Amino acid sequence: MAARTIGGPCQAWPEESGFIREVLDRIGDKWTVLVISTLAGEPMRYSDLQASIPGISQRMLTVTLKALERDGLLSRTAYPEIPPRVEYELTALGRSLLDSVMALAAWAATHHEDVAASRRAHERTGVGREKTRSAAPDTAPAR
Amino acid sequence: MAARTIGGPCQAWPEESGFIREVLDRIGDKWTVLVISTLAGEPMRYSDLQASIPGISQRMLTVTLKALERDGLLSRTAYPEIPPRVEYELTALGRSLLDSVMALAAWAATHHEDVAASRRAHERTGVGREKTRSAAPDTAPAR
DNA sequence: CCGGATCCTTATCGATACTG
DNA sequence: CAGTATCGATAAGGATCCGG
Repeated sequence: MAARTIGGPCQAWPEESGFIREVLDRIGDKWTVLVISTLAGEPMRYSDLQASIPGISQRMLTVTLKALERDGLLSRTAYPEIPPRVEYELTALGRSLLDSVMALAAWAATHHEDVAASRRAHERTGVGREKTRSAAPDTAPAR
Repeated sequence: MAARTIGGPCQAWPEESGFIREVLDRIGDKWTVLVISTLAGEPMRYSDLQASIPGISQRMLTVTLKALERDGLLSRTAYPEIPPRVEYELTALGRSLLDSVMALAAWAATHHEDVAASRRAHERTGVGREKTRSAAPDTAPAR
């Protein structure tokens, strides 16, 4: 343990950390949150999903969908008609997750410019410098 | 609550989706959130960080720290002493992100049992069906 | 004590082809 | 229309050596 002489050794949460990793392993991939957010409004068919998510392949859509279904985040309903029709819909659990994910999205919407500014500052100063280097609020759009 | 818009034919939020991916690309990796949460309490030295995060390698710690510093989520302060001392500390931006991340952790803590239950149910009902694993006799790792 | 640079292993993703 | 199966490219992650 680190327990240095400063402040209180109230570091780490042995339990929460594990949960963070757990949920991040679920939604941390490239498509999961996109599928969930696309499905937020109303049930959708496989084809609609693929059309609504530019760039996703059948394989990735199928894999993501099955994983989400397995975890109870969405429900899959197949109608034995011709042509076959399958609809995917978020469950209550899935919607609750979406809610938390939206919090992250809100953070990004609020702070992404700060992040971009810091990144530009580091590019200019040569990254390796120590702190005490408060970069000017460069709002330049370029890049 | 999740995004309402229920009943509306219009799908998703074209903008939020992009922000979600943006933040997920930052923290979606294996170690970023662990570093952030470990650093939540007080500033820590490189060695302390490594000791507090079981399983992380020097390389991954260095890479993660530099990325976080570049994005302005933490500050790095080097003291020119002997032996050298370097301390890492979350910035206000980093703490605000941690707050959102904690929301996700809270979701996981609340619902991880539901997820586990769904997963077991699917194993029983045969959703996963047969793995068809034995179908490939020679699947040699030709690589 | 801090952490950069290199090499290697392995999970993940994308494209294509095929089936019900 | 709704998937499934296989292959190859890529890069994240891990181990280790080396320098400051």
